[in-house]
Amino acid sequence: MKTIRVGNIFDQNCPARTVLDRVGDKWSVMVLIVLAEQKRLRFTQLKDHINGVTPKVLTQSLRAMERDGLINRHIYAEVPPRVEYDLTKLGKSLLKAVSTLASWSEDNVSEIMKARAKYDRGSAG
Amino acid sequence: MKTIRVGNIFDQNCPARTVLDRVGDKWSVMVLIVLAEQKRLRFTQLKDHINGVTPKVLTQSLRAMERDGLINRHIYAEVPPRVEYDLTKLGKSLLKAVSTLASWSEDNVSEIMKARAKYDRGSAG
DNA sequence: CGGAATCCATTATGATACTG
DNA sequence: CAGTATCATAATGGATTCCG
Repeated sequence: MKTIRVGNIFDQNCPARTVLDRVGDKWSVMVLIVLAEQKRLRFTQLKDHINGVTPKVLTQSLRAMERDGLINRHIYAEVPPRVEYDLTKLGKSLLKAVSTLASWSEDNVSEIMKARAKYDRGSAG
Repeated sequence: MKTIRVGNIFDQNCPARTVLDRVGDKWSVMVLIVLAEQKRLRFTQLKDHINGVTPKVLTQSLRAMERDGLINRHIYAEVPPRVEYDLTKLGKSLLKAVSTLASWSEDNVSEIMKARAKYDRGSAG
């Protein structure tokens, strides 16, 4: 536990795994971003902002994120029903951490692409 | 493009997606960590360090990582054959970025768990 | 030894339709 | 409107076996 602070990722209930899994989920990250930009959205608005997501899958991500305390779900007992989502402090904090990684990506994507081209040249072409 | 630097993650060939997908892969992150600690390992050593991975899946991760320029694959034309892996500069750099996220996880996991307990109490119990 | 090939189980993802 | 239920399919994950 001295070199890098990554710890026991091999353990099933490792903290890092929890987060890495969520970050690896395409839709969750999109929800994070959209909510950061739009502050507060209803289910359908969210769905419209996130191109191509189906209600089922969106619901799954939303539920998981709510469970982890990343977003709030505000229910209004009206008819037709209204439900709004927004980020919690924790959610905003996570987005910041993720955007660090996104920055790394942008800084290094050209090198990655270069490596891929080289690899593919060697294997196939 | 002003608030947070995340960009066009909705685009299929978005840089961030590339990296996020890789980071979301359990085994790749483990390979990153193990190689950071052990510097250079043979295929079987790697497999032994990473508990529970099968050769097929390990090979897949290794190939993908090699293709992205994250690891080097050194082949020795001996018999029995010997192949060794180590991190490239890019791979080390990525691990650093990932460990930032891991730190975030450790800092916030208790809050996440608290949120989960609360959520589960409300839903089921 | 380092994988490639094969096969199977499980899960993830999605389209579609329906309901409180 | 905000989901849930159902069904179909695809993509992984993994066990196992075999080969250069």
